[in-house]
Amino acid sequence: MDDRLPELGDLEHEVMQLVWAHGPVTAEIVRERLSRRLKESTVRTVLRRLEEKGYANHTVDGRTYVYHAAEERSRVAAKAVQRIVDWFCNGSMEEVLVGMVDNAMLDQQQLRTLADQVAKAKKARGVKKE
Amino acid sequence: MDDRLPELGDLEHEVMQLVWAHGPVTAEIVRERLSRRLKESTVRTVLRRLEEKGYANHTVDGRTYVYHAAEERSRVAAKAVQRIVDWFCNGSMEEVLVGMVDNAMLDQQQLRTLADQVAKAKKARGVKKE
DNA sequence: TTGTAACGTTACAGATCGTCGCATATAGGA
DNA sequence: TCCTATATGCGACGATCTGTAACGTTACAA
Repeated sequence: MDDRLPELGDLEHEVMQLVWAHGPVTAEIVRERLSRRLKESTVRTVLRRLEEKGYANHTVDGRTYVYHAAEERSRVAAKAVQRIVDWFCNGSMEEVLVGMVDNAMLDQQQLRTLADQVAKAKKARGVKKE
Repeated sequence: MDDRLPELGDLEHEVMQLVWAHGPVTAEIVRERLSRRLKESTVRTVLRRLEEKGYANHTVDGRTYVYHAAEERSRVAAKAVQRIVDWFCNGSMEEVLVGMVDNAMLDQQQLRTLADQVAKAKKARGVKKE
């Protein structure tokens, strides 16, 4: 449960975004969509490292590797945030949120709206265990 | 305004926590409080790098350097979170928050409580510009 | 001027990351 | 069956970042 994912470099991040954006992808697809033009071996190396780090999985189709995101983007983001919160504020989400409001990144109104949206999203997805 | 602070290593992080915890500090103070026993030159190097990265400042008292945090901890945490949000979710805080609820890191009830606390904190600090 | 405290500089090894070249395996066609 | 094109993995190299520290430098009191 303490699934701490390693950090990503810039290129790794860009590739991961592509994996999340366009469903399962092959190294070739990624290569085409990449902002920079890189050699295929480079792309494959990145994809492999991404898999080693736990961000992606791959299945085999014929002799082609198809990469899938191991976890949803929002989930990964959430974990990253959790890490920040633990590191800087001993796990106090309050302190961070207050800091964000203080820093004008978020206002109290938005927070309330978020609470509502979350509630709605939760209900829409169907209540589960708890 | 686009004040992106570089990431911190484990030791740098620990030192920074000390700077935040105990007001302005000298290299010697930091050295004493550190979990590991390190040489002074090590501590000074870390402090200097922390300053280069923009996390700390120093003033001179006699020939002693006194280090101060350049920004509040909650503010730095907030920026780190902002960075995560931009990187993974194109700036959509909603998506992240939803992810956190989904990941059981936060529940809807807490979100509401937070909104209240934030409101209270804001008021307590005295309303400012806006 | 000399000992000493407080600093900065330089260094070095280990881990990451971006980038590839190259050896290897294998599906089909000649 | 053997050869070629294609898709993979492996190993590497240079640049950067970190942790850790030995040393050289400077200012000041005795």
